[in-house]
Amino acid sequence: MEGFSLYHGNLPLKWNKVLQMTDVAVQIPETSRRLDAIDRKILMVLQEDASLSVAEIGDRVGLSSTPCWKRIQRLEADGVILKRVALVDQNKIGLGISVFVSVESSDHSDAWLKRFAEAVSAMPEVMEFYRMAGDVDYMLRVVVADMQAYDVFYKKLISAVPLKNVTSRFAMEKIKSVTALPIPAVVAA
Amino acid sequence: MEGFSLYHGNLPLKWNKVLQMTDVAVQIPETSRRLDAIDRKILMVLQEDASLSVAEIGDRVGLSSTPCWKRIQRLEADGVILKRVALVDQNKIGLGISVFVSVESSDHSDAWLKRFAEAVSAMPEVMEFYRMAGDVDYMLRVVVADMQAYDVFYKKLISAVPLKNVTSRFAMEKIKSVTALPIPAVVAA
DNA sequence: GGTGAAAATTTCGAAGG
DNA sequence: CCTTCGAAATTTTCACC
Repeated sequence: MEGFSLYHGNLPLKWNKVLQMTDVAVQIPETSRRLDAIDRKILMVLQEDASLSVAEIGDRVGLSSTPCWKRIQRLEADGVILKRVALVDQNKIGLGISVFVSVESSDHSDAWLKRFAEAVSAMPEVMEFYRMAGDVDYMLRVVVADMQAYDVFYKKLISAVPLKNVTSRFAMEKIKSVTALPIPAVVAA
Repeated sequence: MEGFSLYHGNLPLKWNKVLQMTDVAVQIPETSRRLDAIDRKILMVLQEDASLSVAEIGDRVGLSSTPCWKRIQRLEADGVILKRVALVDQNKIGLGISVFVSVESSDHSDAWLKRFAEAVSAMPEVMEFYRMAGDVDYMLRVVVADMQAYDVFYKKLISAVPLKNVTSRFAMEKIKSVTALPIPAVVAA
């Protein structure tokens, strides 16, 4: 019965291929191969500068263009790379205020959460929105032009669904802000 | 004396040209022209997808390639567009934990702030780091692989400089997370 | 993983409304 | 400031080893 162990617990890296060989007629998402050191390097580079040419990225990670390009394609297909975006200077477009908002809810039902999540997600001022463990139920990072705009946002927030408590903390100075995730340079095998 | 009013209070849009005509031998940074509706559209598009071709962006904002390209060049030169980056899926690279950390400092001197800011900025786990107004002095958003990694970070943090209070709040679910700033579609003249 | 080459884009300059 | 028309340089993309 050892063969069956392939289908339990930790699936082997290429379990999808195994399943495909059985002609199962279900949609099998391509599992992403474990990222090796070069993939991680590519991600580190692209997280800092996505305007580089494939050849330049290849140079930096020690690969020629084609294999580098293929890895990038795979990382995108696997959803490891979500998208490429331009980062804009908040102050240069007049969005001077960042606010961290802590929310405590009065209602913990699924229906309430659904309504709250949809309402808050739809607000463009909300750049991050997490459900939390502990004393605070939700945490938001909000960006607005000025206090008047924040007041508009605040009223929108508290009128969307019933809330027990809302605490707004205003940022005076942005000391660090990055989009690059801390990818460990070396991976223990 | 009306001429002198040009050099006081709200400077006119092209004050740098005015100063240049006086042959002042100082470095005068090119002021960025106020962003018009098309510039804002370009920024909105590029904040969502920086992999589009200039021609495609031009189509979406109602411009042919050349002027669209020139505007993008200018937005980059002016620093409105900071850079282009790839966004990576946090979970796909094993970084499962997001933590919001509130810090109260015991020391409010410049020297302390400098040391603290440098130490925290150097930590790759810290993705955002703000100095706050009010009860909390600093707010951090930290990303780590697991609790053990968070413990390592936490010990690093509290041993870097003396702190009065540190509160860690753990995220259970990321409901929304965007890098696109909320650029108002229409601007009042 | 590498080479090479076709196809597509980028990057500008020029002429004109 | 926009449009269209090039056209060279660069990059992307892919067939093949």
